Amino acid sequence: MTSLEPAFFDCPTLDLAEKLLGKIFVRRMKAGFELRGRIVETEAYLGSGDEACHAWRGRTKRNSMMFAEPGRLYVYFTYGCHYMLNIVSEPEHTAGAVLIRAMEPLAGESFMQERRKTSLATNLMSGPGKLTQAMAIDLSCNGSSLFGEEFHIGNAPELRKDAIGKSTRTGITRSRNLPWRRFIIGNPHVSKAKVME
DNA sequence: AGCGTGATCTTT
DNA sequence: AAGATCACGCTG
Repeated sequence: MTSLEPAFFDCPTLDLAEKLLGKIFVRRMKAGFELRGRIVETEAYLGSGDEACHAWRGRTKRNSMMFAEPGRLYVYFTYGCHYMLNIVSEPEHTAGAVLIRAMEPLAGESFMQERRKTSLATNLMSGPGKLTQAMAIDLSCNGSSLFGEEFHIGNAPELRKDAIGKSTRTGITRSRNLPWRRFIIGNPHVSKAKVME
Protein backbone atom coordinates (compact mmCIF):
# COMPACT_ATOMS: atom_id res chain seq x y z
CA MET A 1 0.00 0.00 0.00
CA THR A 2 1.48 3.34 -1.00
CA SER A 3 1.29 6.35 1.28
CA LEU A 4 -0.36 9.60 0.37
CA GLU A 5 2.14 12.28 -0.56
CA PRO A 6 2.04 16.02 0.12
CA ALA A 7 0.46 16.75 -3.27
CA PHE A 8 -2.65 14.80 -2.22
CA PHE A 9 -3.36 17.36 0.52
CA ASP A 10 -2.80 20.35 -1.73
CA CYS A 11 -6.44 20.99 -2.60
CA PRO A 12 -9.43 22.87 -1.18
CA THR A 13 -10.48 21.67 2.27
CA LEU A 14 -13.90 20.50 1.13
CA ASP A 15 -12.33 18.39 -1.61
CA LEU A 16 -9.89 16.95 0.89
CA ALA A 17 -12.73 16.02 3.27
CA GLU A 18 -14.21 13.98 0.44
CA LYS A 19 -10.96 12.50 -0.89
CA LEU A 20 -9.98 11.25 2.55
CA LEU A 21 -12.99 8.96 2.77
CA GLY A 22 -11.92 5.35 2.33
CA LYS A 23 -8.24 6.08 2.95
CA ILE A 24 -6.29 4.26 5.66
CA PHE A 25 -5.05 6.24 8.65
CA VAL A 26 -2.01 4.51 10.16
CA ARG A 27 -0.20 5.06 13.44
CA ARG A 28 2.98 3.09 14.04
CA MET A 29 3.43 2.69 17.79
CA LYS A 30 6.85 2.81 19.39
CA ALA A 31 6.25 -0.75 20.59
CA GLY A 32 6.33 -1.83 16.95
CA PHE A 33 2.72 -2.63 16.11
CA GLU A 34 0.37 -0.56 14.01
CA LEU A 35 -3.07 0.93 14.54
CA ARG A 36 -5.07 1.26 11.36
CA GLY A 37 -8.45 2.68 10.54
CA ARG A 38 -10.39 3.36 7.38
CA ILE A 39 -11.71 6.91 7.36
CA VAL A 40 -15.49 6.82 6.96
CA GLU A 41 -16.63 10.27 8.16
CA THR A 42 -15.13 13.76 7.95
CA GLU A 43 -16.02 17.44 8.31
CA ALA A 44 -14.42 20.49 6.73
CA TYR A 45 -13.51 23.62 8.72
CA LEU A 46 -12.33 26.82 7.08
CA GLY A 47 -10.85 29.93 8.63
CA SER A 48 -12.72 32.46 6.56
CA GLY A 49 -16.50 32.72 6.54
CA ASP A 50 -16.95 29.76 8.86
CA GLU A 51 -17.87 30.82 12.39
CA ALA A 52 -17.68 27.25 13.62
CA CYS A 53 -13.99 27.12 12.80
CA HIS A 54 -11.60 27.78 15.67
CA ALA A 55 -9.61 30.13 13.46
CA TRP A 56 -12.46 32.26 12.09
CA ARG A 57 -11.36 35.21 14.21
CA GLY A 58 -7.67 34.74 13.56
CA ARG A 59 -4.71 33.00 15.05
CA THR A 60 -4.53 31.99 18.70
CA LYS A 61 -2.25 29.70 20.66
CA ARG A 62 -4.61 26.75 20.33
CA ASN A 63 -5.50 27.06 16.66
CA SER A 64 -2.08 28.05 15.31
CA MET A 65 -1.51 24.60 13.85
CA MET A 66 -4.43 25.20 11.47
CA PHE A 67 -2.23 27.76 9.74
CA ALA A 68 0.57 25.28 9.09
CA GLU A 69 1.25 23.58 5.77
CA PRO A 70 -1.17 20.78 4.76
CA GLY A 71 -0.54 17.23 5.90
CA ARG A 72 0.02 17.85 9.59
CA LEU A 73 -2.16 16.82 12.50
CA TYR A 74 -4.12 19.42 14.45
CA VAL A 75 -5.16 17.94 17.78
CA TYR A 76 -7.02 19.81 20.49
CA PHE A 77 -8.76 19.04 23.76
CA THR A 78 -12.40 19.83 24.46
CA TYR A 79 -15.28 19.21 26.88
CA GLY A 80 -12.75 18.44 29.58
CA CYS A 81 -12.30 14.89 28.36
CA HIS A 82 -11.97 14.53 24.57
CA TYR A 83 -9.22 15.00 22.02
CA MET A 84 -10.19 15.81 18.42
CA LEU A 85 -8.11 14.74 15.43
CA ASN A 86 -7.89 17.01 12.40
CA ILE A 87 -5.78 17.01 9.27
CA VAL A 88 -4.44 20.42 8.32
CA SER A 89 -5.40 21.68 4.86
CA GLU A 90 -4.91 24.83 2.78
CA PRO A 91 -1.52 26.45 2.09
CA GLU A 92 0.68 27.62 4.92
CA HIS A 93 -0.63 30.80 6.62
CA THR A 94 -4.19 29.95 5.58
CA ALA A 95 -6.37 28.24 8.20
CA GLY A 96 -8.17 25.05 7.35
CA ALA A 97 -8.56 21.48 8.56
CA VAL A 98 -10.56 18.31 8.11
CA LEU A 99 -11.98 16.77 11.28
CA ILE A 100 -11.78 12.99 11.28
CA ARG A 101 -15.09 11.95 12.81
CA ALA A 102 -15.11 8.18 12.45
CA MET A 103 -13.02 5.25 11.28
CA GLU A 104 -13.46 1.55 10.71
CA PRO A 105 -10.82 -0.40 12.69
CA LEU A 106 -8.48 -2.45 10.48
CA ALA A 107 -5.50 -3.26 12.71
CA GLY A 108 -4.62 -3.06 16.39
CA GLU A 109 -8.12 -3.90 17.54
CA SER A 110 -7.02 -5.52 20.79
CA PHE A 111 -5.20 -2.33 21.80
CA MET A 112 -8.29 -0.32 20.92
CA GLN A 113 -10.62 -2.65 22.77
CA GLU A 114 -8.60 -2.28 25.93
CA ARG A 115 -8.54 1.51 25.71
CA ARG A 116 -12.21 1.77 24.82
CA LYS A 117 -13.38 -0.84 27.32
CA THR A 118 -15.51 -2.55 24.73
CA SER A 119 -15.08 -5.29 22.17
CA LEU A 120 -17.85 -4.10 19.88
CA ALA A 121 -16.15 -3.11 16.61
CA THR A 122 -18.72 -0.46 15.78
CA ASN A 123 -18.09 1.24 19.10
CA LEU A 124 -14.32 1.53 18.86
CA MET A 125 -13.92 4.54 16.56
CA SER A 126 -17.47 5.60 15.63
CA GLY A 127 -17.05 9.17 16.84
CA PRO A 128 -14.33 11.84 17.00
CA GLY A 129 -13.70 11.42 20.73
CA LYS A 130 -13.84 7.66 20.49
CA LEU A 131 -11.25 7.32 17.76
CA THR A 132 -8.67 9.44 19.56
CA GLN A 133 -9.18 7.36 22.68
CA ALA A 134 -8.85 4.14 20.66
CA MET A 135 -5.64 5.32 18.97
CA ALA A 136 -4.18 7.02 22.06
CA ILE A 137 -4.01 10.38 20.29
CA ASP A 138 -3.49 13.38 22.56
CA LEU A 139 -1.87 16.82 22.56
CA SER A 140 1.57 15.31 22.09
CA CYS A 141 0.43 14.43 18.54
CA ASN A 142 -0.45 18.03 17.69
CA GLY A 143 1.70 19.15 14.77
CA SER A 144 2.88 15.67 13.81
CA SER A 145 3.55 15.16 10.13
CA LEU A 146 1.79 12.59 7.98
CA PHE A 147 5.03 12.08 6.07
CA GLY A 148 7.15 10.77 8.93
CA GLU A 149 7.73 7.50 10.77
CA GLU A 150 4.82 7.58 13.18
CA PHE A 151 1.84 8.71 11.13
CA HIS A 152 0.84 8.27 7.52
CA ILE A 153 -2.23 7.69 5.42
CA GLY A 154 -2.36 4.73 3.08
CA ASN A 155 -3.88 5.10 -0.33
CA ALA A 156 -7.05 3.30 -1.40
CA PRO A 157 -9.20 3.37 -4.53
CA GLU A 158 -11.29 6.48 -5.02
CA LEU A 159 -14.90 6.01 -3.98
CA ARG A 160 -17.80 6.28 -6.36
CA LYS A 161 -19.59 9.62 -6.07
CA ASP A 162 -22.83 7.91 -5.16
CA ALA A 163 -21.15 6.19 -2.19
CA ILE A 164 -20.53 9.54 -0.47
CA GLY A 165 -23.17 11.20 1.69
CA LYS A 166 -23.29 14.89 2.54
CA SER A 167 -24.93 16.71 5.42
CA THR A 168 -24.55 19.62 7.80
CA ARG A 169 -21.92 19.30 10.48
CA THR A 170 -22.56 17.72 13.85
CA GLY A 171 -22.47 19.21 17.32
CA ILE A 172 -21.91 22.86 16.41
CA THR A 173 -24.13 25.88 16.95
CA ARG A 174 -22.60 28.46 14.63
CA SER A 175 -22.62 28.08 10.84
CA ARG A 176 -24.72 24.97 11.28
CA ASN A 177 -26.28 25.34 7.85
CA LEU A 178 -23.08 24.66 5.92
CA PRO A 179 -23.24 21.17 4.37
CA TRP A 180 -19.63 20.31 5.05
CA ARG A 181 -19.91 16.83 6.55
CA ARG A 182 -18.96 13.84 4.40
CA PHE A 183 -19.45 10.16 5.11
CA ILE A 184 -19.59 6.76 3.44
CA ILE A 185 -23.23 5.89 2.96
CA GLY A 186 -24.33 2.84 4.90
CA ASN A 187 -21.03 2.22 6.67
CA PRO A 188 -21.79 0.93 10.20
CA HIS A 189 -18.85 2.81 11.72
CA VAL A 190 -20.18 6.27 10.87
CA SER A 191 -21.13 8.13 14.04
CA LYS A 192 -24.83 8.32 14.55
CA ALA A 193 -25.86 11.79 13.52
CA LYS A 194 -27.16 13.86 16.36
CA VAL A 195 -30.71 14.89 15.75
CA MET A 196 -31.26 18.51 16.62
CA GLU A 197 -34.23 20.80 16.25
C1' DA B 1 -32.72 14.19 28.31
C1' DG B 2 -28.93 15.54 31.41
C1' DC B 3 -24.36 16.25 32.90
C1' DG B 4 -19.28 15.73 33.69
C1' DT B 5 -14.89 18.19 32.98
C1' DG B 6 -11.21 21.62 31.99
C1' DA B 7 -8.95 24.48 28.52
C1' DT B 8 -9.79 28.48 25.82
C1' DC B 9 -11.69 32.70 24.68
C1' DT B 10 -14.45 36.93 25.67
C1' DT B 11 -15.90 40.31 28.57
C1' DT B 12 -15.43 43.08 32.74
C1' DA C 1 -10.78 37.86 37.50
C1' DA C 2 -15.01 35.75 36.13
C1' DG C 3 -18.19 33.63 33.16
C1' DA C 4 -19.65 31.36 28.76
C1' DT C 5 -18.72 28.17 25.44
C1' DC C 6 -17.39 23.83 23.55
C1' DA C 7 -16.18 20.13 16.22
C1' DC C 8 -18.49 14.77 22.83
C1' DG C 9 -19.74 10.38 25.21
C1' DC C 10 -22.16 8.01 28.61
C1' DT C 11 -25.88 6.98 31.76
C1' DG C 12 -30.52 6.57 32.58
